[in-house]
Amino acid sequence: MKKNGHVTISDVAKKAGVSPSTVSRVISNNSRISEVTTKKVLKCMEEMSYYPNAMARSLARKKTGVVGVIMPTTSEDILLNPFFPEALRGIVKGASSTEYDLLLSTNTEKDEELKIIKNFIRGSKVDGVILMSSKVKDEAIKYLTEIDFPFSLIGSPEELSEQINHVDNDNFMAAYEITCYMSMRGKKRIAMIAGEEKLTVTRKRVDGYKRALKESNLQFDPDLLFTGPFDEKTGYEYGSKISDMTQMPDALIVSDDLVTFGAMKIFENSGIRVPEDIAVASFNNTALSRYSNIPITSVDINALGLGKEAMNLLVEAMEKGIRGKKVIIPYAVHKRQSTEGVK
Amino acid sequence: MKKNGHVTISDVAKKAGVSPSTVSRVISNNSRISEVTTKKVLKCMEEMSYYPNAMARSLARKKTGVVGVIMPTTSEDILLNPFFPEALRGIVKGASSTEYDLLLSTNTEKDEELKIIKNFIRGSKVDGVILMSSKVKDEAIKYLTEIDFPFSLIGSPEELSEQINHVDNDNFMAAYEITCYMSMRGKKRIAMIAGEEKLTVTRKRVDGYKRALKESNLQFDPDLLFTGPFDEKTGYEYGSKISDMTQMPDALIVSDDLVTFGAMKIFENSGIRVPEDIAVASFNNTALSRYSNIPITSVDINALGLGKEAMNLLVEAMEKGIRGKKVIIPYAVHKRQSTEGVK
DNA sequence: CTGAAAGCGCTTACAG
DNA sequence: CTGAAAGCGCTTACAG
Repeated sequence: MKKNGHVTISDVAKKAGVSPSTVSRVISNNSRISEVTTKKVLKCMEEMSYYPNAMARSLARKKTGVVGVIMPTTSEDILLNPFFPEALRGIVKGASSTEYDLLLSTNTEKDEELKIIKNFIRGSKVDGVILMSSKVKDEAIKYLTEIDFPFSLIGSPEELSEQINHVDNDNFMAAYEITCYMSMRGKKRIAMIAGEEKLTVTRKRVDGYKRALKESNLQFDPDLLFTGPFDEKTGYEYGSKISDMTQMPDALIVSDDLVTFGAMKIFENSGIRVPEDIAVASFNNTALSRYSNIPITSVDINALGLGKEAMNLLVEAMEKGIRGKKVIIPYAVHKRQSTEGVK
Repeated sequence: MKKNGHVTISDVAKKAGVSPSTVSRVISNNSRISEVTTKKVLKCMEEMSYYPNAMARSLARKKTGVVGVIMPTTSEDILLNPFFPEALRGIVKGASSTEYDLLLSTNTEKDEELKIIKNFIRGSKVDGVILMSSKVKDEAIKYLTEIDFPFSLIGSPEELSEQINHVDNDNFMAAYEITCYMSMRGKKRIAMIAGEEKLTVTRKRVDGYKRALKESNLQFDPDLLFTGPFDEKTGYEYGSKISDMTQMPDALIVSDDLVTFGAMKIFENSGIRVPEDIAVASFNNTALSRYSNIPITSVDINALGLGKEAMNLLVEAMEKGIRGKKVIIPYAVHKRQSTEGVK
């Protein structure tokens, strides 16, 4: 035990009367050490309450045992959306059954995601990375793929998907299904407020929506498609726009509960009835959708499952070199009052 | 550039025609290195796109540059409560203006918090720790205080508070204020659903509640005080209990919005009107409280501010050795329909 | 202002 | 089955 408090491997070795190499081998029990020696060393470790130094081990092994979790660029603010905490919860859950620790990205708005990722990787801070969202033309995805660094993605990559471990819902089908549902209930002018255009999930849902319209023999009307960030303001803005239309849509599909709320508040204030005047369906199935004044039909995307699987996929990437594996997490439509209106 | 990809400090040194020591000094620019040498080295680093290895640096410096964030024991599940994501967001925000990275605890239910903390500390993985909640008889707090390891706490410690950096709301006053408000509106039988008994925040709020009752000349009735975890079920359970009382309370103060919702749902089903039959006030001011069928009076505790300040306090603990500093984050009462009933 | 050397606490071929 | 030695990539007294 040197002057500083920490017990080191050679302190243990000395006490046990063996070499540090032997102690090291006992710790990682990956080599043929005699049982008697093992016991002796273990006993000494116990007695001296020895604990291996993670930094030293990382340095020697060239493995950190740490996974970097990259939250979206607007990082902190995005935690407002319940999707991210829930997905993070899934990642934590996934990680808890492994030996990996989780290093969180702390990017402010100014810093780009990519800078953080490079810092994590080039500073040898992590063995792998989880990207919690995928953008169109995603620089981070491109970089990680190029240097072939182990990572996994929540969402679907726009390209190179055969090289990228990713987990996603079938967002095309979800939007398709919900649009068909509206159409089957006799809706003729079905509007959509999708997410930000730069997110791949937005693309998929818009595609599913369009396909369903087509198959329902409904004309796609660009004036009925809106895009914007997942916050209340988006809902207010487009809610107002919709309220003011001379010929209002009779159905609305919204990509997020919070946005939906914003829109429905506007409707309420304008005397527009849900679902009678306009049927509304949403995504994410948060507490908000259940507890709303008028409970909202919402698609549960199982963010927890997405996060958990993202961690699994990353482990497979790091430890088995697996690339390009795709996992689909089932969604579930929860039908509620907001779509139970006139046929 | 050795066989493996990484450029090291001696690669740079060689190229620049100086010693590794010099390069090291340039990196941490804390020593008197001539300007010309500095420039030369910097140029080489740039050209070789050198990046210092965090593990090696940590090992040599005996500082990791990492902060451990300890989420409550039931870790993942607790993320359901919007308080934790919001506080985490604050921590992230606080950390983003520092050089520190954030290591997340990944304790499953079986592992105890303390085990994780010991792992972080004894494995030399972190320089400091943030505890996101404080329990009565908190083992983690005791341990950290005993070994005098830098940490900060969200909430208030039960004891030793003069040695512990912590940030909290004035929960006594918040509960006191809201109880007085009920009393001033003529309520005579004011009930409370507090959090889990083991949380210090529960104690404080109960104390404030009792004090307000006393000052209002209202008798404290143990049958009107309930405790339990912050989830819907708690709300259902006690909501039912309250509904079934022969002499129902005319006011209810609940420690969390989600719990409040549960209770109000029961009231609705039982034909009990809020606020006419029972006035309801809550804590946390989440989207739920604003969007509720009957908008709910709720105390905003500024979880973001709590998290941010916790990070600041930790930095002061780590870098300046400050202990026992306490910061109070103001709360704000948002009055809404759920308390605007009969006088 | 700069370098040689020792050290941070592990791991891992290599040799026996 | 076990040890001596070199090495992981930095930092930092010490000496000049």
